[in-house]
Order: sequence, then structure tokens, then C-alpha cells
Amino acid sequence: MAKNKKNKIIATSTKLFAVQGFDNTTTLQIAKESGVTEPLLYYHFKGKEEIFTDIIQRIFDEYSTLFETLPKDTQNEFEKISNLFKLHISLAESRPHDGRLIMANCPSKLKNDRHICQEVVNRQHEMITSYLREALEKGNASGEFDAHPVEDLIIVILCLINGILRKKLLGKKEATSYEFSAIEFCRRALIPNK
Amino acid sequence: MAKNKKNKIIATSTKLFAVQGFDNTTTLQIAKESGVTEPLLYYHFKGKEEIFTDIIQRIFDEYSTLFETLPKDTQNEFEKISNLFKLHISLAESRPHDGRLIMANCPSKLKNDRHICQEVVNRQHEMITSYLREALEKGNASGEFDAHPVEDLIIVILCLINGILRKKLLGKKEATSYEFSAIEFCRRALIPNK
Amino acid sequence: MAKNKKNKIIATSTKLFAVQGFDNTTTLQIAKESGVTEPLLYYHFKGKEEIFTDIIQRIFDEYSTLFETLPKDTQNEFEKISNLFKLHISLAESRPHDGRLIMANCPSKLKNDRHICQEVVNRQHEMITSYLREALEKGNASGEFDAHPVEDLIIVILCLINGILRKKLLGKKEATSYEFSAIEFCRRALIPNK
Amino acid sequence: MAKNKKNKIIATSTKLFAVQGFDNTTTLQIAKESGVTEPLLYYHFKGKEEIFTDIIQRIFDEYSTLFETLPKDTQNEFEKISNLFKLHISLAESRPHDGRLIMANCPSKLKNDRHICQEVVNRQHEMITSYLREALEKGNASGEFDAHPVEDLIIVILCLINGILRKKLLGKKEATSYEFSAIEFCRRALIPNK
DNA sequence: AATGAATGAGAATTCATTCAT
DNA sequence: TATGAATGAATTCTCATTCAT
Repeated sequence: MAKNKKNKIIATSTKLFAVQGFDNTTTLQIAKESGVTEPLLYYHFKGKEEIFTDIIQRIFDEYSTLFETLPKDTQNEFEKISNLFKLHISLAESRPHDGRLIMANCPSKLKNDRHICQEVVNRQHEMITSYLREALEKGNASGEFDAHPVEDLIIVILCLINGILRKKLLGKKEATSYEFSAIEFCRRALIPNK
Repeated sequence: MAKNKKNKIIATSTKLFAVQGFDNTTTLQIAKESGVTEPLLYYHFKGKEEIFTDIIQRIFDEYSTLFETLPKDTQNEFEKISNLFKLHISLAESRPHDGRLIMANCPSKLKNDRHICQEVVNRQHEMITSYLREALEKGNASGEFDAHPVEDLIIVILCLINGILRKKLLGKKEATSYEFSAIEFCRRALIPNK
Repeated sequence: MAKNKKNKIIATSTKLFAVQGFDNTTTLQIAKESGVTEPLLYYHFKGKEEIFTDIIQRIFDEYSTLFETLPKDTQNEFEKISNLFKLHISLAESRPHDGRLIMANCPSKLKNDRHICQEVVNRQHEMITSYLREALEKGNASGEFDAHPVEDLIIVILCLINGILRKKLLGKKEATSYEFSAIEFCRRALIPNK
Repeated sequence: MAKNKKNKIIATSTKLFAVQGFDNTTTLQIAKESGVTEPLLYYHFKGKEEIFTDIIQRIFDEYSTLFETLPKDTQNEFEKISNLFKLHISLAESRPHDGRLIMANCPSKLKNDRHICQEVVNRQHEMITSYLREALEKGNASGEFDAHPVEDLIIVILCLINGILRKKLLGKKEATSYEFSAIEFCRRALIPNK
């Protein structure tokens, strides 16, 4: 019963923060849409900010877990990159609120370097970066990829993934399945033609 | 004298909205940092929202003007695409507040379809889209590009540009000049190897 | 405890609205004189206007209840009219704030046809009108009254009652008990001399 | 030209104060609807309150002038009373804004004994009172009227006139010409049947 | 006589948070 | 766990009035 209400608060807050933004969501609104009263929010959380923090933490934990499941040994290195795209695309589809919450609220939190938003974004950045670095270095070494500077490529690919997520989460629906075109686009940019 | 103060209000608001977000910026703060009193904001603008609206409008007008200056006849079609990247990269560098303001505030305004944010984002989207469509179709026709489906490519390139802007505007500085690597990345994805 | 404070707010507001007028009464003043803080006003009422609305409603409800207690069977019809005068006179004496609040604030609210002021004034008007109509018609039929046109008489008597109330509520005290002279005045105008 | 604008300000203010009330009318609104700017208001008047004061003064001056024109020698005393009714009725019809302004704004000004509203109302009260006193005393002496106590009658007739004015100015239109029924009503109350 | 620009004082309202129970 | 009542601190906005010209 108790867990129930706490979870309801988290779910409601996630949705509201994602759709309206943190600043535009009031504690009263969270309480009402969760079917509880405001003081209960303060029983379960230290304050509005902590609800947000907890959500971010949860999102990142789930993300990390999924990230760990990416197969370590693949037929070739590009498959790893392709898997990275697919993971993010599928996340954006299965948990749209989570992604939107990050996209819409983190920017304005970025003034504060110590903010958990920043911290989590950094950690995620490191995870992806080192994942990509390994793949690109191995691919360059094996001749699978044209030997382009790795650090630059990492960032470019990261930008592409982020751009696609931003579009999926905040933009309008598109008729074409551009997500997979993006993977092919990336493949052509990395792999030399015979 | 008069124009001075109004312009100061606009400049201050642009900076504050960009750095802190619209909701986190108070009219008192705008007034103080502009060296005026609050009521003057209401003399020059209908309200806080109108300050925002005016800024968005100005940003879009300047953007449109610059967009028009993109050279129509280039040696090849990829140069057009390259110019598009360069235009946005240089804008992000020369007017960081403008870009940050859009990136950080528009998402949370997007719930409202009629909001000027939405409107402006749509118009900009159309401009870039038709610009890219023309270049890609011509390039495909002339054999300059590998003949990939145009509509998908448009979106992918758009996502890449947006991803780069997002990184430049909201992310941390990077040592490498990834922006130009992105152009090369794009070139390899479009132009067939001999 | 809780009801206490809400009632204090209502009582204070009634007094202030009556004495100073709605527009001249601030929420801060209501709060201070009620011994509460401003936000509590907004906890119990939607806003300043709703405090007013609630008061008007309460006044009308009490008025209606009293109106119902007017005896239906009297020795003659003029007694009914006399009772109507007495009811209003005694109300003006026992609840001066209520009457003053209506007299002083409703006029400026009358531009809006849908305002509760208008609505309540109309309903009260109907109650009195039909009460008078019945008495006058019966009195005319029985020969108790000189047979003057009923609809005109209704309005004239209504005007007289209103004029007296206005004087009692907004004017200065008079030495003479003109209220009862008004009843006699009315009697002479209605009842034929032998 | 100059007088023109000042008069426009007075006319506009009279209308606005009458329709919306003093407190609900802003100086900006007065300025705009008068086709001038706010500072001009302060060139011609000391402030908003003085505009009001001037209007009240003008209304009273015009009223006094008209009051003086009431014929001193009439066929009988009741004609004087009848003339008093007619004067007020015709004033309410010819200058509705003036009457409404007084009716709607003076009550809330009455807390202040020294306010011009109070002063003017008092002076008008005296004028009518002494006018009525003379007529009633003479009529009583000559046997034209039933000999009822004069002071009471004065107040009752005053209340009736005020009630009718209030109805004409603030109430809804009525089909019947109750104003003249009121005079007849009064006549029957004063003059003995043979 | 007239105005564009500016302001001090205060208005209604909101919000995250807490207290007593 | 849970809540009805309450509040300190802001927030957006308005208004009568004034200044410089």
C-alpha cells in the first residue's frame, strides 16, 4: 500500500516533469494527480527537488543496467556501434517520459556543475565514450574502419545519437524510419568501400 | 535613451533566459540586471511572456536573414551541405545565448502547438528541409552522391546538425574540433568512393 | 478551530466590504483584521471575488429564510404590506453590514449581467414583487384597497422600501421614526377614506 | 482647443466613473478614451481624486441651478411636491451618467465625513428638505393636506424620490410609467378625500 | 499645452514547505 | 502513514503619479 503511493508519486512526477518541466509542475499538482495530499510528498521525499533527483537516479540506474547488457563479442565492431544506436532508439520508444524529462529539464539545470543532472549526464557520457572508443580503435586496427581519428568520431557519433533522440522525444513524428537510415549513414561514413 | 533601456532589457533577458531558463528568471531579476525598475518592463512589453516572444522573433528574423545569404550556386552540391553545417556552427559560436535560449526553453513550450516557439521551430525546419532536399536531389541526379533516399537523409543530416549544436551550446568544451569532422563524416556517408 | 478562522474571514470581509467597498478592501487588510495570513484566504476561497460571492450568497439565503416566515394569513392585506416594511426595517437594523454591503457594492457590479449580485438582486426582486402582487390583488378585489393598477403600485412600494433602506443604511440617523410614518403613508395611499 | 481636451476628460471620466465606479477606473483608461496622455490629466487636475471632485461639484452646481428654477408660486402646495418629483425624474432621464455616478460612488466615500460627496449630499438634502418643509407646512395650514407631522413626511417623500431615482438609474427598465404613479401615490397619502 | 519614459508603492495570487494531530 | 490547516517568501503585474523635454 505504502510503496504503492510512493510509486504513484514517482510515476506522476516523471510524467509531469517530462511534459511540463520541473519548474512548471507544482507540488499540489503532483499530489492531486497522484491521489495523495501534499504532506505525504514530504513524508516520502525531502522536497520537490528530491523527487526529481530520485527520478534521475532511477533513470540512470535502469539505463546503466541496460547498457551492461550490450553484447561484448560481436561479429564485427560496427555491430557494436549499431547496437548502441538501437539501444537508445528503443529506449526512447519504450520510455518516452524518461527521455523527455532529461532532454527538457537538464539544460536549465546545467548552470550548477554539482547538480545530479550534470553528474549523471557526465557518467553516461563516459560510458558511451569508452564503449565507442574501444569499438572504433579495434575497428581501425583490424582494418574494418577507415582509419579516422577516434576522438573526433566518438563525438560525431554521440552527436548523431543525441540528435536522433532529441527528434524522437521532442520533435514531430516522421513518416520514414530515419533511425535506421542513421545507422546506415554511419556505416558508410566508417567503413571503406571496396 | 529610451531605445537604450529597451535594448538593455532585451539583452539581459536573452542572457538570463538562456542561462537559467524562462521559468527560473524573475521579472525583478531582469529589471535589476538591466538597471531599470520592474514597471518599465511593463511599459515596454505586455508581460514577461512578451519579452520572450519578442526575443524568439528577433532570433528567428536574424537567422532567416543569414540563411538567405547562403550561396545559391556552388561548385558542387556537397558544398551546400557543408555551408549549412558551417552556418549553424558559426551561429552557435557568435550568438551562444540565442542558441541556448532556444535549446533550453523551447522543449517545455512545445506542449502548446500554437506557441511561437513551435511556430518558429517549424518554420526553421521547413527552411532547412527544403534547402537540403534540393541539394540532395541534385546531387543524386548528377551522380555526385550515392543515390540514397532523400527524405531519410534530410532527417539524418538535420539530426546531426542539431546534435552538434546541442553539444556546442549545452555541453562541455571539447579539445578536438569535432565540428569539421562531422562535415567529413557526412561527406563520406554521401559521396561514393572511387 | 478551522471553521473558526474561515468564519472570521467571512465576518471581517463582510464588514470591510460594507464600510469601504470591495475595491477599496485589500486581501492583506482582510487577512490582518481576521488575524490570519493572506495565503489562508486562498486556502479557503478561490480568490477575493469568491469571498464576496460567498457572502452575497449567504446574505441572500438568510434573507430568503426570513422572507418565508412572513405570515401567510393576516387579518387584512395591508397587514402583509406592513409586515414587508417591518421585515426590511428590522433587517437593516439587525444586520447593517449585510445591507450596506449590498447597497454599496452591487451597483458597480451591475454592468455584468451574469454577476451573482445581479442574479441575487433579481431573485429578491421577484420574491417581493410576487408577494406584493398577491396582497394588492386580493386587497383590490375585496375592496380593502382603492382599485389602483397593481403593477405600478408594486414598483412604487418597492421604491419606497428601497429608499428607506438606503437612508437607514447609508444616510445619517434621524431623530424621528420615519420608518413607521412610511407605513402610514402607504396605508393612506392605498386604503380609501370612508 | 485646450478647453476642448479638458472637457473631453471630464466627460469621459463622468461616464467611466458612472459605469465602472471610481475605483475601477484607471487614469490610463481615462486618458486613452479621452484621446490624451496621462500627464495631461495632471496638467489639468491635481490627480484622479480631483477629477472626481470637480465632476461632483459641477453636477451639484447644475442641480442647484435647476432647483432654483422650480416655480415659487403654484396653484397649490402639492404642485410643488409634484414638481420636485418631476425635476428629479427628468434629471435622471436627461443626465443618467450624473445620477449613476452619485448613486454608485458616493456610498463608498461616505466613511469620510469631510469628503465632498458627503458635503454635496448634505447640501442637496437641506435644499430638498427646506423646500418640502415649506410646502408641507403651508399645505397643512391651508387644509390642503391632512395634517400629518411634517418632519416625518419630509423624510418619507425623500425616501420615495430616492428610491425611484435608484430604480431609474441602476435598475432594469420597466414597462409601466411608475414615476407618475408615484406622484399619485403621494397625492393620495397627503390629500384628504372629501 | 503636451508627451514618452520612468517609478514607488502596493495589489492579488502562488508555491514549497511545515505544524498539529 | 496520512492529512487539514496554515504560512514565509516570492512572483507577476498594476496604478497613480512625476520627470525631462
